[in-house]
Amino acid sequence: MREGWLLDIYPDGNDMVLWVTRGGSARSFRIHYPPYFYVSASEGRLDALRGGMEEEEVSISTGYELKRTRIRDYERRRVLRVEVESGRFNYLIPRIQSLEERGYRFFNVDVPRAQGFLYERDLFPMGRVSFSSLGSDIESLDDRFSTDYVPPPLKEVRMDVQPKTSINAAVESIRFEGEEEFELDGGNEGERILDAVGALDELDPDVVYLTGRDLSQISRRAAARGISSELRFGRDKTRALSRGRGKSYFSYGTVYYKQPYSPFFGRMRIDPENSFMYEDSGMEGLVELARLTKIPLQKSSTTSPGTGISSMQIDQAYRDGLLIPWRKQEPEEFKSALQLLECDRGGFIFEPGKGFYTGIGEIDFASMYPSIMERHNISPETVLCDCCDGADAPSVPECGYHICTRRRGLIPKVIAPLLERRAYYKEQVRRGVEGAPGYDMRQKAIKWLLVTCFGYLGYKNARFGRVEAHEAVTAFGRDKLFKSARAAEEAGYEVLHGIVDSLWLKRGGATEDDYEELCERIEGVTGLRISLEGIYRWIVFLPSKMDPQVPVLNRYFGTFEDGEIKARGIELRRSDTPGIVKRAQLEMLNALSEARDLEEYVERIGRCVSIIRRYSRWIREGDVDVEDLIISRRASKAPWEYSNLSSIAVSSLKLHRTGKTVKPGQFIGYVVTDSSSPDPWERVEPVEFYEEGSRYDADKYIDDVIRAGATLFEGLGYGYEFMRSLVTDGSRQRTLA
DNA sequence: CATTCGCGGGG
DNA sequence: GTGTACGCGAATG
Repeated sequence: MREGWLLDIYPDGNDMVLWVTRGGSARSFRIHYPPYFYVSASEGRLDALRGGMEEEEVSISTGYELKRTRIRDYERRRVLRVEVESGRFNYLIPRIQSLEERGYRFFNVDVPRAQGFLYERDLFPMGRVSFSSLGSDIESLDDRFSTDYVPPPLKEVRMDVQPKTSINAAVESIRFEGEEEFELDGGNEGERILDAVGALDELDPDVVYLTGRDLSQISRRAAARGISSELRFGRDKTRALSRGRGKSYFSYGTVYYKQPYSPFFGRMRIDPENSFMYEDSGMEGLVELARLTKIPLQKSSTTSPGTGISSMQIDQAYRDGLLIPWRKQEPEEFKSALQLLECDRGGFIFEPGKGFYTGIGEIDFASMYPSIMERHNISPETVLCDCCDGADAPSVPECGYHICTRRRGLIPKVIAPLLERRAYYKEQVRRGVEGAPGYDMRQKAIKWLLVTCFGYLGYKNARFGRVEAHEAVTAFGRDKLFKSARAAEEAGYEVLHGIVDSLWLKRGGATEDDYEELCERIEGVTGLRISLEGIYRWIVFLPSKMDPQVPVLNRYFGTFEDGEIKARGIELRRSDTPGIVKRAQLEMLNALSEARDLEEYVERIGRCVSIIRRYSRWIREGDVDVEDLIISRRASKAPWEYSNLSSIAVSSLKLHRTGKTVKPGQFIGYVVTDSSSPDPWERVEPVEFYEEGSRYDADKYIDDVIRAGATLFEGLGYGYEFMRSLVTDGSRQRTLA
């Protein structure tokens, strides 16, 4: 075997271990690649450092290279590359950190080693490679930016552990599903676990689907049986399962929980329930992501898209001979994307009055912010560059910053192929071309890379962030939205509202063709792609609490001409709304979708009342699935840190009491058992303990359904109380019952 | 009533 | 990459 797909790569001592698969059969080889970093300092001090390192034998080798050390500086300078014995790397970190105070600057210290290897060797995970029999030279047979690549034929297996009562419960059976299905339930617990290791060896899959929860259970039980070191689920028999703890971290005002990363060395373990990318865009999306970002698939399946775009930027820096500073140099004020979004709200004012409209068209810019960065060459080093003169370089609207005309920025270099690629995939899907289902998953994966790249420009600790670049993007955005609105008005449209990358317009009798024509005009004016999202039969913008006369943009719903429903911010979009409530609200929206005007809309309140009554009956009579009653929320604190005995606090405390650890950021599902009980402990039950057929608070769920119905008539003079009175109207209810 | 808590949004 | 939007609705005490 001399060819295959690069499946997995990880450091081991001073080597990198590479696994190449042909689908169910893989082989590995090692390439010498010790950890290294770069140092810059004045000439004399660099020589002194080199001498010192060699004398103390902390380095394997040192050598001078010419590299760029600052993104805004294009001159290559002499820097020292230091290769270190892997065992001494961690010991060295605090020592070199102290040297920073004495004028030394360190680079590429915290670049993940596997990725660094791939950047340098021009290889990428999931790419086709050839190698010599000894494995000493490996070569890419693939183009990272090709769109018609052959994805690796991966052999897959699903593993499932029973029982799931507790993460500490003894493993009674492990089920395998792949080419064949079988269950390991004989022998004692330790034997069952070791049989699972043996079964993987025999099946030899490339991909193992196994949830983090099940893996933790196996890991804990193996520890209890003293066989942790025998948990070698990977192809690499020298590496046992690592036992990490999950981590909670804070981001954008929310606590997130990150599962411990426990890779299967030489295979890929995918957690189908805790991989955002897998859930959103499947294995096709993950393969696309790993190829583009160079983060080994197993790892990128657990990380955020932001890590992916960051990796692509570092890869570009390697290409440009630019070193990666250890820590970001210039800390600056951080403004979140959403904060800016808030500022933009003042851009256009809604006409006051009722929130019900008919004949409204919505047009949206495609990937607006990334397109602006690409088109206007916005990057940390191009905005207010040192090489161009402010007078003749193009300038940013409002703030007047000039942008470099001599050099293409690092960020646009990364974004351009992504935009082009996504547009190509979307076009293929639209035309129904063969391979299109996979193309749709691929374009979705790219979408997330594009969405995050703007946020990173304004994030003060991002490696390639700069607040002025961030400002430039939003300034261009406002300018383009404003110009679009003007173009729309010139074409006879009334601009109802505009926000960031969307405009809601009205012109009596305007057809799809009219809107397409307008979009073309706007593309001409702004240079960006814009398209018709759809023409609404009707749309309702819910009133703001601050000023009930003014509708708000983050809570609205409506029906397009083709009957498709679009809703934002209402119950059915919330992840903590129980399924039964979501279904009822969606059914009501469908009933309303046929309405042609306000009168017809209001008339249909009767149908909504019937729907609510039907759901009430189901709920009251116990004709519902437990699944549909579960409320799922993210715990922001440890169980004992809550100040109120709220539903989430009680649920996490109940779990905690029985030894199920609940980390901040983890999702907790619970059923409301008796919301009005004076004893908070009686009010809710976590799903883990909730038994089929036990009681739930029917009144509470019915109330939620009524509320969800009332939302659809909010601002039209019918509130919750009114809806409730219609539903509970005695005589009619008796007729129904 | 004040306070606490979790969610949204990009396709 | 540990970044602490901000407005809202619902629940607690």
